[in-house]
Amino acid sequence: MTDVPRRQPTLDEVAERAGVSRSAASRALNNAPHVSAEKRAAVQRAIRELDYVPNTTARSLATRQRGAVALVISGEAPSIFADPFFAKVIVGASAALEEADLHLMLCLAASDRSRRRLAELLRARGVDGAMLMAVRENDPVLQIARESEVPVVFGGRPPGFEAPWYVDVDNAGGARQAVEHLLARGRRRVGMICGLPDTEASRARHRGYREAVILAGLQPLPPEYGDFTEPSGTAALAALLTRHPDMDGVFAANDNMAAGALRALRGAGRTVPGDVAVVGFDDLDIAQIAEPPLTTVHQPIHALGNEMARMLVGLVAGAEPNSLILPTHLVTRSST
Amino acid sequence: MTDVPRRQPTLDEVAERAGVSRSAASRALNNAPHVSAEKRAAVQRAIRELDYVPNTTARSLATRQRGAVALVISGEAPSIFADPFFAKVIVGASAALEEADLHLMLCLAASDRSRRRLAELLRARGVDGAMLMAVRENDPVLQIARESEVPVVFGGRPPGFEAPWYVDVDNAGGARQAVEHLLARGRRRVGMICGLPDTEASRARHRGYREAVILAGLQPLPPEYGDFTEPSGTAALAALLTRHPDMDGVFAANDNMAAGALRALRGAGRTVPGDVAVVGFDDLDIAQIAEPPLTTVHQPIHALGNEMARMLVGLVAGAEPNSLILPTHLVTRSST
DNA sequence: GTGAATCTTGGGAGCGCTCCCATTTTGCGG
DNA sequence: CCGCAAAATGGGAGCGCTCCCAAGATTCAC
Repeated sequence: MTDVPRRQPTLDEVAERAGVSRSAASRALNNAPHVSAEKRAAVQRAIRELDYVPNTTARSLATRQRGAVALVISGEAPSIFADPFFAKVIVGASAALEEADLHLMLCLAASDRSRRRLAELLRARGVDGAMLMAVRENDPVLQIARESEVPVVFGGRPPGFEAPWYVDVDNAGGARQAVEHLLARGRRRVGMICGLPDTEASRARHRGYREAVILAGLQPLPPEYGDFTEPSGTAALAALLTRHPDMDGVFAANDNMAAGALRALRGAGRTVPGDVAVVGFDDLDIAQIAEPPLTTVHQPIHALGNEMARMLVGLVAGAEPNSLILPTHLVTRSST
Repeated sequence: MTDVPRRQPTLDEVAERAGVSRSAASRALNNAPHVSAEKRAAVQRAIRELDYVPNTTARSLATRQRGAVALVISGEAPSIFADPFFAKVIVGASAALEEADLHLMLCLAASDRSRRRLAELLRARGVDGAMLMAVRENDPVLQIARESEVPVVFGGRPPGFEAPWYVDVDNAGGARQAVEHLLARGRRRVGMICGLPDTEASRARHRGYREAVILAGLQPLPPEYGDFTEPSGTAALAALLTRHPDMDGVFAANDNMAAGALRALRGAGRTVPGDVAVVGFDDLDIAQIAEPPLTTVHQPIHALGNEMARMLVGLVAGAEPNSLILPTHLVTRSST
């Protein structure tokens, strides 16, 4: 490994061995037209014999295409990225990129330095396009996206910015379903645990909650805020319970916090779903593992990543795709 | 975005505007010696005025350096990659790469097709080096690693292959500590739940278990095997308990399975740690969230990623680093 | 058999940058 | 004021590929 720097064969060498011109070899390589069957075969044999692999860098320089796109995750990576959410997005995106023969550059844009590198990556055409995830209000990466000459697809709409292309999940609709389900189960005092308020997902879920409650002719309770972690859910539920001791239902903006809420309810001696019914959001593993297993809003995370990548692939190829909002649906388990 | 394809300025244009030769401009750009202070300043001004960003592809072609490395995750991505483990490795690696100004290419090598693409990426020098994670015995990516002319660092030693450079975690030592801890707590019939047997981590943890038990003059119990998931831990513990109803301690090869074991014990009416003490491995979030919180072996995952990346950066720069085994340590919580 | 239309073919000019090298300029001790 | 070493300078040859284009080879209808 790494020793013998015996140069890789070049296309000229392939051409020479096959007894054709470099142009013909290139055409055969990319199986373009205007090459006779014999020459094509000769080139293919030479390629095999020399174990030739085209140099992508040279190709990129000539074609002005990089063969790679970036997946950018904004915000404090250590905390945010630990969420299995992103792993699933990546898997979904990878699948679509693989089909288009594009590589995936992963960029964690948390520090100023990493953001500067990202900006250069885009400006220097180090990638053919980018997918942006977890962009928050007034996020500095928005500026980079705005100035990008390379197409950019957003995963989730960033608050306060009209993204030209995005794939989102029906957060409001899912939240509304969740709360309607709670109400249908006869709950009348339903509280909410929100996530970080500078994300659109968080806001949309709160909006869905309010709509459902108001449509039922009830009064929304002021929400408690967490940071999407389990302990913050525990704390939020405790606060909620202090304010509204008669609360009989809770909708949490994600499963982690819902699990935290479950813990707090157990600590407070309330039964679930007997005294208080709980619904989460995400449908991650933790929802099934929790005690009791959580009713939650399933969101198609894999599809989110997949569709973002497809959209970007289309954009790179010059298409004009439409933004997408993917449906969510409720998964009923024993917490309600 | 993507419209106005107004070409980025080139170095020639910068040179012309600054009234110097392209060579001088290049030297100034890379602040190399042999440029007078005035010309250097003139070039810098021209760069600023034209908003010039060097084309990395052209630079790569000339220097034969890509400015990027690959992080390869072998195996069935959907299942494996969902583990927050990899997210932490990535964060750790990213930090080190950012310092070295290298980009991260993420490759999920699950399918034949993705493996072929990976092989080409390395052969075509699409990256300057690679980090390989989750390589199993007889894993097809091993072949790719062997043939790579670009340096490769392994994360964890692949079984049955003498990796020239790797960063690993002291799996055997950690397991041994875990079991010694159980024995020190007075447990005498300690069982083990192993992970997938074709990973070295899994084997090493089992080895550590056996050593500790034998050193204490006791008899190791035949292990049960899971697949690192929570449900498989539940099943494994049930099987273990059937075979050894008097079992008073369990060591699970990871936290997920330990959490599953906890569930099974609860179902069987055994108290933890009263009747059976449980130790996990990983120290992921789930260890703290579990009921009761799990005693577990902490492994420095962030450091693992970080050290892999540092090692690769060194290798790319021509250094001859030494492989590394990072220490693990026991974190005691209420499950023991 | 002939001219037009269509294919093939290879030469050559890039893509934008780095770096070697021959040439010119500068600095400085004697 | 001269000679020589050291620094500065710009020309030019790549890096390995794509693609335009002019020239030559084929085909085919009439």
